[in-house]
Amino acid sequence: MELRQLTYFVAVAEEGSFTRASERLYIAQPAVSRQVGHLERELGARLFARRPDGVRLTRAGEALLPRARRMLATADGIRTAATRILTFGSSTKPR
Amino acid sequence: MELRQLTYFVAVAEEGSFTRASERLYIAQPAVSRQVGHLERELGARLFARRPDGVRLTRAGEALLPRARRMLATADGIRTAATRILTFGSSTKPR
DNA sequence: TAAAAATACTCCATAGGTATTTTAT
DNA sequence: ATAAAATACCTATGGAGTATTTTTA
Repeated sequence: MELRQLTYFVAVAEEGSFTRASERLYIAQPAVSRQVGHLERELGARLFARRPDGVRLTRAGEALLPRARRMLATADGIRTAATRILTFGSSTKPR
Repeated sequence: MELRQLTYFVAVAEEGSFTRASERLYIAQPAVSRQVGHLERELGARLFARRPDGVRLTRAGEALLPRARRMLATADGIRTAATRILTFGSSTKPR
């Protein structure tokens, strides 16, 4: 499982479409298909039901969505915290 | 930021040593150094103070540690949830 | 100066792009 | 039939290993 895959998964869930998600992410559609496919393979569950005009979440996908959002939010929190510590003048800096 | 980097970071923090963390992770020491270095670069903060006999967390590192653990725990929760849904007989399966 | 971390270099795995085929209604 | 997703193929980015150098108290 990788943050990249969760990012793509959430985008597809929100757009209801691999193609529209790929446009929003500024990457090609097959890359989105592959990463979501890898995630489905790893979790052992299909996350989307493919339809001729887009996709819909499966039960497993519905279960994943809030957790994926929480992880991405925590990642953002980490970035914010790092910035805040620097802003307030920690003496530890990268080279 | 990647889950791999957070995994390595937590291992180094817990071992107090890149070398011991690399042994626990079953990967080479330079790989751990590089990934933690990439994370430090991305966050813009040094996470460890390097010493002749190992490392110690910086303030930024101390701030990151619980958040990193939370993210890794959420990742585990996702895997568990996926398994549970399958176990209870969802009809959506990967091909 | 001695143990530990960082760097140099190489190889390989895999992410992404383009072109095309397959799928589902 | 048709729009969307999946697959095939190629290229390139970057992750890991080994050997070596650099760092820090």
